[in-house]
Amino acid sequence: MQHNRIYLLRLCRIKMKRRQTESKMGILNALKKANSALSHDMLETLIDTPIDRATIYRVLNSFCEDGLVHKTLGDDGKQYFALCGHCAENEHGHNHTHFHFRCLNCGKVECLKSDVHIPLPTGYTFENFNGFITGRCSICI
Amino acid sequence: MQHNRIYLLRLCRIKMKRRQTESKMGILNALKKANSALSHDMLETLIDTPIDRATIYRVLNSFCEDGLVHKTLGDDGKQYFALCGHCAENEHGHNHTHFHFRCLNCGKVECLKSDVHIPLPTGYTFENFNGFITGRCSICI
DNA sequence: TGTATTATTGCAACACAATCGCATTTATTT
DNA sequence: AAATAAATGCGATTGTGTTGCAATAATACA
Repeated sequence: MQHNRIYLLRLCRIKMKRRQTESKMGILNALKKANSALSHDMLETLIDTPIDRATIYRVLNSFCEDGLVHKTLGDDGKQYFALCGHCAENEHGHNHTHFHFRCLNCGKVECLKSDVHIPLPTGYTFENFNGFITGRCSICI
Repeated sequence: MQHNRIYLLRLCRIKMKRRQTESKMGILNALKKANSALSHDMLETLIDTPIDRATIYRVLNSFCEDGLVHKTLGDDGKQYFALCGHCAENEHGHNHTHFHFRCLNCGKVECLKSDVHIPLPTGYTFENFNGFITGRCSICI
């Protein structure tokens, strides 16, 4: 809680343009508690005080811009957002070249640890990666 | 052309439920000519005789069911469909565990050849794979 | 070849995720 | 306490894909 507050404040200071609001705290909190990637509607149900859909997306996208969160598009057509753990600071920069796994039973979406190397044909340049796998997690087998 | 006709006819026979229509021939033809994955709107512009959006999707999905085509979700939120070359008959069955690459300049979406193996955490089961990369192709550098 | 069957099609309506414009609110600065 | 501008809520909008239904047309069969 307090940890988040400080963290967010730090980020706000750095950017000098973000303000600390309840919405941001709530979303950040929910993401941290969940310890997994969340969609907009998941967040809506997880957060007590109702936040408008547009606001949730705006906050999440601003988090993405600030490198606090990364986004992945699920094969269900939904965007999922997850806190950047080590991934933002590692040698790969801000390229999140890891897969995301969605359990078809419980719906949880988690970052798979193993970083993927993508073999592009010669002369091709890399811009973005989106890796998504569905199945069943160990709990829902 | 004639090749497609025979191929499609064979498939119709096998399934005993599909009929050969102009829409199907047109879509199949476009996919073959393009030699890449196409979205619904790409197909609409590529095919001379106008076909309804719903029909295109229905045809494409029926092709998927029959194993003639596979589908991938792009990070632009669009579904792309590509003819199954060898992938349908190889040892991996109908799991298309290869990446798709979309050029941000020309828009072409192609299947990358290398098959990917993703190590899931223990106890996890696999159901579906979607790997999507964007960048620039060798022509558009 | 003509007729019956039913897959296929086109149209319109719908469902859904996500975004945008704009007036209002509110966190921050001074 | 007042001024500034970021953030919010609301409603409308975009875009992709699906569905229901009546009309059409490909196939099977007499």
